[in-house]
Amino acid sequence: MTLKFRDIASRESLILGALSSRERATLLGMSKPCHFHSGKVIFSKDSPGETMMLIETGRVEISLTSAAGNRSIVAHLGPGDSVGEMAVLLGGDRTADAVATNDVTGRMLHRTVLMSFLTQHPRTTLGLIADLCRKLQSTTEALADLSTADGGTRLAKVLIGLFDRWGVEEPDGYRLTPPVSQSDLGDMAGLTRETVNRQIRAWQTEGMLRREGRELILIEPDMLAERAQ
Amino acid sequence: MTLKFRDIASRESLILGALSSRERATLLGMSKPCHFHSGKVIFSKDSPGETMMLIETGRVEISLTSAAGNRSIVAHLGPGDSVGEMAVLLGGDRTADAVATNDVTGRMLHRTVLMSFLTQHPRTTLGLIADLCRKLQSTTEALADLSTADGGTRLAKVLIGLFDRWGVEEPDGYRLTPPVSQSDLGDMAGLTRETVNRQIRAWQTEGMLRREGRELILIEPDMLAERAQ
DNA sequence: CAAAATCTGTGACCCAGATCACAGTTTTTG
DNA sequence: CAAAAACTGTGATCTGGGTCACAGATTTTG
Repeated sequence: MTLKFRDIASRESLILGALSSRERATLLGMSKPCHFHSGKVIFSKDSPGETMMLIETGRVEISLTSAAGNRSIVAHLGPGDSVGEMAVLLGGDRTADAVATNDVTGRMLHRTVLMSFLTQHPRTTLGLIADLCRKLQSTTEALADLSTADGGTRLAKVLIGLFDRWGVEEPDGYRLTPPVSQSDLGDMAGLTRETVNRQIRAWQTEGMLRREGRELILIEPDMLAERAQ
Repeated sequence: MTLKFRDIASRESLILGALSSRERATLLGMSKPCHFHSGKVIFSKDSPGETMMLIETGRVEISLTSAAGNRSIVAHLGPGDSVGEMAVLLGGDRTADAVATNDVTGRMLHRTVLMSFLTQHPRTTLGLIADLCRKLQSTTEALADLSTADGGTRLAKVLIGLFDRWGVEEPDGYRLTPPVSQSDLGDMAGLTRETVNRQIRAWQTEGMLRREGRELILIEPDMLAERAQ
């Protein structure tokens, strides 16, 4: 959590970041509790969406699947992040698929509630706009990068994001838990499972990271940051 | 302009799209005229930015250059589009480079003016948020695509965007004018100039498009849309 | 209007990473 | 707890597109 590349990775939560803790409490008071079992689809792309969720526990995977059936994982969200705010802010359909990879609990917020809250808090709204801009910029930069960077670099960037968000400090490094499968890593970095496998074992023999069962332990964060440029 | 893939391509202008014509007039009244000669740098990344420009005539190229010196063209903006709104909305530095590829005239708007306008028009602000979300979504989708789609598909998408925005209807097709060099096309699609060249001539012999000097004339829009999936 | 700069055209070669094809391991589940 | 399902490991091959290296064509500019 206190990984030094905190500043490199971009924040995922748009809504909550712009709120003061008082405002947050107000909003939460207008929400309803909800939960999803592991593996459940929270919503799928193009379905109508009137609500967003604030995650309290668990993990949610956001993904897009191309017409050709190629899946791409856009984000792994967790406690403190919000899911589905896009469709709510847009007033349209869901723009991606969301699946609970763990058991998830959170608070559900209805579109009308959020929108009236925003119209009453112009200052907060400007903060939200700034967050959206930041996110848009980092995505645009990623897009520019992606065409340039090679696979290893892309995978390194993905790992930085994951460790930054999910890494648990331990005596000998940072543990990524629960584990992320190599094919999921591939879907995040735009690589095949096989390539991910080879790259990770290469890094393992270089001593950058270690594995315990399916979990990765990052031993040399600096080396990883270096590898991502 | 009335190309059928209008709906595929995403709009570039964030600010103006959300305004009613009355509001637009109000904002324009608070702006100052400005102009840039062809080739002039309008602003460059990481410089402080307090103003944005509404383009009236001419063309502005927005680009990012990676540390490795790899340029990527993010957008070609023209009349009706706005330049530099990101830094203004963020209250921070410029997030990309902007260069006038033609002589450009427009109206300059100061940060303070825009911000106070927005706080006074919450409804418009929500529209702006929706626009930002749409843009964010299309960028995210492009990012997901990039790893999947092959070069030809990516170039096809770039061409769709260009013809949609700049194509001029003619008896035998749509003309892209002024011309865009093959290396620029490469910088937009994440390909080398050579690959762009080969792909374009392949399409030419297929009869999808034709060239006159450096200008492209799109003969079969459907074929191009098809090629982009 | 000639020289310089910037584009386009094309072949030869190379390589990162995809695909394919199995084998072994770990986890899930009935 | 055994069978099924889901991961990981690894070699053999294939290939899209990058890199290099020129040659010719157009545009710009002094």
